[in-house]
Amino acid sequence: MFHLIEKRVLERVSDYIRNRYSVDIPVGLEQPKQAAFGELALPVAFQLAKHLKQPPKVIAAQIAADLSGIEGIASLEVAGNGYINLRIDRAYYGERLLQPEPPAREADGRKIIVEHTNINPNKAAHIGHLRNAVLGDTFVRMLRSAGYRVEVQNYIDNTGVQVADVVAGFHFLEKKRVDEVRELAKQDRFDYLCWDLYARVSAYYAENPEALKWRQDTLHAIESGAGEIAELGNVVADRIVMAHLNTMLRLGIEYDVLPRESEILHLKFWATAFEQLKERKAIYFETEGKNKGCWVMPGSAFKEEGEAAEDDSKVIVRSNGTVTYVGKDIAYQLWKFGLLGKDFYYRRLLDYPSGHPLWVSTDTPQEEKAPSFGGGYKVYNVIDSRQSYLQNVVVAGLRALGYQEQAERSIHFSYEMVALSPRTCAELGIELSEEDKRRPYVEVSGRKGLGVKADDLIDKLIETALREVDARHPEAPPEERRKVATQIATGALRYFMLKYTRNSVIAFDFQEALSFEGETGPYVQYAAVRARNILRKLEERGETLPDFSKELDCEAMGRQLASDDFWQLLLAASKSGSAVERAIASGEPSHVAKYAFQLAQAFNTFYHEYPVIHEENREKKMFLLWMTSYFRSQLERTLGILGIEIPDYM
RNA sequence: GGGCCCGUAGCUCAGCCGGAUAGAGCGACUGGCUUCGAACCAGUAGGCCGGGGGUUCGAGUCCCUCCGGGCCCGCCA
Repeated sequence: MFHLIEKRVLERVSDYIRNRYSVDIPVGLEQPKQAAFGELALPVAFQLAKHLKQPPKVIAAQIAADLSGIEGIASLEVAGNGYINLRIDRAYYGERLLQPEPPAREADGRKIIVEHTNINPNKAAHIGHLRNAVLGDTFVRMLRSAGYRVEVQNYIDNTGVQVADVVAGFHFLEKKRVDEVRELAKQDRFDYLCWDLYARVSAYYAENPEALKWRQDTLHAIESGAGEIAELGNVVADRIVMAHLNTMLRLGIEYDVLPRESEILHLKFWATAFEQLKERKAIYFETEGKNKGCWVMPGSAFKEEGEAAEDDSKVIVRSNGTVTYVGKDIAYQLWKFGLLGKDFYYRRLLDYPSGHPLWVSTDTPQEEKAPSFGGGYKVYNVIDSRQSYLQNVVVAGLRALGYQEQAERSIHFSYEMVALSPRTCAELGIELSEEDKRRPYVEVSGRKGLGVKADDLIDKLIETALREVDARHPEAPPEERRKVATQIATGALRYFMLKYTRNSVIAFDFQEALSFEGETGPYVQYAAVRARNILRKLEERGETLPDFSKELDCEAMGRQLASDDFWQLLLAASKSGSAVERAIASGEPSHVAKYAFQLAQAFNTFYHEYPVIHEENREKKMFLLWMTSYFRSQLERTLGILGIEIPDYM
C-alpha cells in the first residue's frame, strides 16, 4: 500500500515541478528518520535552489502551499531548511488497507530467464552452491510476486573436466567397470563418494602429472559420446544431477529446464555461433604473436576505453580448432535470447511433488510436446563474482554481433563467495597454514575436498532444531516434530544465505548459521506463528474471525490510528510492496530479508504490548484482531517470497 | 602490470537517487514468563563510518590519492 502513495506523490510533485518551474529534475522522496516529521519527505526544494537561485525555504513554502489535495495526504509542512514533510491521512490509509490490494502489475508476455545453481555434476553440492541457488530462487520468487513471467534454468556441464576427473577416477584409478559404478550409484550418498574420489584424483594428478593424460582421454571419450567411458560419464553426471535436484528441493528450489552441455555439443550450437561471429567480424584469425593460429576477440571489445593491449585479446577458438568455454558460452547466451536460430529437444525428466514438471534437453526429437524454452527478453545469470571477466567477454560477444539491446539485458547477477571461518575450519579438522590462520576466512576448494557439504549442513540444522522442538513440544508426534524442525532448519538456512548483500563475502561459521535467535529465519517464522496462534486461539474460544470491512470503517480506523504506536506499526507492516519493488530494482534479495525481519520485529512489539483476545472494548478488539490478521498476511507473503515456510507451531 | 569487490560499535553486518540526531543482530550488563508460550520483549554501555585531499547548501554515500584485506586476468577446462 505504501508504495502506491509514494508513487502518487512522486507523480504529482514531478508534474507540478515541470509545469511550475519548467525544469525536469528527478524528484527524490524520502522517509524521515523521525516519526514526528511525518511519513514522507521531499527534499526537492534543495535541488531547485540551484536552478532558481532562491533559498530552499522560500521555494518549499511555495510548493507546500500549491500542492494541496493529494489523495491520501493529510498535510504538508515546511521543516528545517527547506524540507517538505507530508503526513498520510491515517483514516484513509487504514480504510484502504481493509480492501484487498490490486495485483502488482499486468504480465506483459515478456519472459525473464534466470539461470542459477549450475553445479558441476561430479560431486556433492556445498555451501557456496547453496548461496547461488538460494539467491537465484529468491530472486525468481521476487519477480514472480511482482507479476513477471520467469523461466528458471539450471545449466548442466555434464561433459567438462570436473566430470571427466571423477570418471577417470573410477576408470583408471579404481579400475571400476560401468556396471560396478552403476551399482554404487544406487546408494544414497553417491555424491559424497564422488566428492572424496574427486579429491583423491586431484591429489593423484598433483603427484603424478603424467596421469593428466587420463583427463584428456576421458574428455575425448565423453565428447565422442560412445564407448564405456562415455557411458560412465553419463552414469555419474545423471546420478549426481538427481542428487543436486534433491538437495535443492529440500530448500524448496525447483527449476523449469536443465539445458545440458552434451546437447550443446551434439546439436552443434557452437558451429552456428561461430559462423555468426566470423560473418559479423566479431572475432578475427590471428596470424602472428602468441595467439597465432587462433580465432580471437579483440580486447577492445570488452575492455573499458583505456588502451587495450594486444595481450588483452581473448582466444575463442584454439589453434587446434577446438572452442574455448567462453565461445560455447556465447553460443548458449545467444540461444537464451532466441538469437541462435537453433533449439534443443526436450524430455520431461520428472514431476516435482508440487506437480510442476522439470524438463531436460536432449538431442533427438521427442513425442511429448514441451513448452517453449529460451528466447528470453532479459537474462539473469546467477554466477559468482570470480567469473565476471568471462561474463564480460560473453556480453562483449553479443555486442560485437550487433545485439546491442540483448547485451544490455544480459545481467551478470554476481555475488561473492562463501568461505569458511577459521573456527569452522578447526571444527572440520582442516589443517591451516600459519598464513591461513591469520586470514579472516579460508576459501573452499572442491578439488581439495575442502568445504561444507550442503546436505550435511541441512542435516545438522535439522538436528539442532529438533532438539529445541523436542524440548518445547514433547507431547507432539515425532514425525510432526521432525517436520517442524525441518521447516525451521531450512528457514534458518535460507535466511542466513539471504541476509548478506550480494557483494559481501560470507565467512561461513557453524555457530552463526546454527543460531535461531535474533536476526534469523526462525525469528521471522516465530512472529508468523504467533500471529496465527492468536487467530486460532480466538476460534478455540468459540469466537469467529469477523468480517473486518463490516466491523471497521473509516471513522473507526481514524480513532484507532490516532495512536502513534498503532500507526507506526501499521505503517511498517504495509511497506512490503515498497520493499520488494526496491529489492527488484537493485537486484538485492537481502532487502526483502531485511524487511521481513523488521516486519517481525514490529509484530513482536505489538504482540507484547497489546493483548488482543482479552481486549474488552469491542472496537479496539476488532482493530487489534484486524492488525493481527494484517500482520499475518504480510508475514506470510514476505516469507513466501523468501521461500521460507511457516511451521504449525514453534 | 590491469580489472572488480570489501574496510561503519568488541564480533557479524544494514544504511534506498548524496539529505535532518549513523542503525540492527550477536556478545556484555540490568530487568521482564499470570498460557494470545520467552526461538520473545524493555533498557544500559559501546562509533574520527580505514587515513588524507576535493566536489556540494549538505558526504558513511560522489571524485582523486594513500593504506590494509580479498578475488580475477592461460590456446588449462
